[in-house]
Amino acid sequence: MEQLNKFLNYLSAISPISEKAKEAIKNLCSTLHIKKNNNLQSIGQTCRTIYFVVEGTARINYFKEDKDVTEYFAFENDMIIRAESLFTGRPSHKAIQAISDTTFIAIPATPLFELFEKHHEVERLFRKIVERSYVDAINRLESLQFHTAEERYQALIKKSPAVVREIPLKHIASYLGITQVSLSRIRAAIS
Amino acid sequence: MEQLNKFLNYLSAISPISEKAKEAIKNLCSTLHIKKNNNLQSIGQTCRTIYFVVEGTARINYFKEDKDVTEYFAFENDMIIRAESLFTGRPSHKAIQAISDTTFIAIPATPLFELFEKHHEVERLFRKIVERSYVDAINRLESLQFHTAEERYQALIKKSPAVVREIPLKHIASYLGITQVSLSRIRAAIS
DNA sequence: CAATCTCTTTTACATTTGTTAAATAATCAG
DNA sequence: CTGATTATTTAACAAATGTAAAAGAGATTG
Repeated sequence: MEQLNKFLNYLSAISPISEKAKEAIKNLCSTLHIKKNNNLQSIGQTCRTIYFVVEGTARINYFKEDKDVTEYFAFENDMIIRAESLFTGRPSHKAIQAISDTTFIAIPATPLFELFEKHHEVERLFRKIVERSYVDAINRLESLQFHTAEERYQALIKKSPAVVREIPLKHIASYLGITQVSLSRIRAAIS
Repeated sequence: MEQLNKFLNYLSAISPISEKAKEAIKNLCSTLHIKKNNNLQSIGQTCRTIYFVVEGTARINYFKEDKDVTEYFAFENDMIIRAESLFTGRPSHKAIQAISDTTFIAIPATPLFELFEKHHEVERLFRKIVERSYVDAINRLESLQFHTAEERYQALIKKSPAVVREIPLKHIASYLGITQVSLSRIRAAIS
């Protein structure tokens, strides 16, 4: 329960929520442990759950012509959702996978969205979280659109050194939109 | 006023809003006409306004080492905001520019966000709009991350044929993350 | 309608990144 | 500890994209 309280404090720092609302959210939360390299959610499922990483590291990935592509990394406190499924109701062609042994908090979407009716401030909190995710996505778009692979790698090291320390390079390469061979070359050129 | 009503109907189709809320939003709306190639918002300003295109075409652009990069196209009913500024309060290094003579509806953010207090359903509407934008951004990320330039161009033609008909190729090229020369080559190869 | 812009394509060459395969290096399970 | 697996780097060559410059098309204006 310690973890859950810490998580709720983290949320209310984004946008304040009443004690009642906190309790209501708490009642929806469950905790999940997923072992390294196992899937929390599989390709083909429709996403109806909102996850947060409590401890560990996770990613969203999909397959493009047999190649495993990482779309997103999540660390402590990061939300991890397959938005293109959750917000459209369509099945997702992406998976959520634990990179290391990882603990997630899961909040089922339907009762959470129902909470929005009773607790306006929960909807606000969630809106702000989506706004943040949107800003992150836009910043990544900018980096993929017109930065070179080397610039993107340097930016990633700067923004999240943990990524480079803890995550296999093959995942980092596809996250950057390049092959692992290319990333190796870049790393060799830098140092 | 005809345009304004049409716009509000469009909004309430996304998420229903009461007549009262509609009136309140209406009172915040103003209409702006921007001539082709002129800026609605300039680089360096902090974005405190939410715009929608009523008629015409617009884009968000920025400069990367003197090169004009298009980040986003907006057509009729599309929202156009510089989210990385509006949602963070930081100045934007991006501009909003009319591609053709364009009519915008402008809603100042501060009073709109205040409306959220009184009219829960307006916050919900806005949340859903942000969710849609987020999904769009994720889909574009996927396309930039691991599709070839040709695939991206074909997808764009399929998704918005209007883009290719109405927008200068130099803008389309940078939107796709390639040079105009490259886009010309791809077009030549296809036909 | 001629002159001037602007937009688009083409060419030639440079650079980056991809592909495939092999060689190391690091990690893991028995 | 050791063989097996997984991760990372390197090499050689192919393909895609960038750069710079010029030519051709189309639009605009006096």
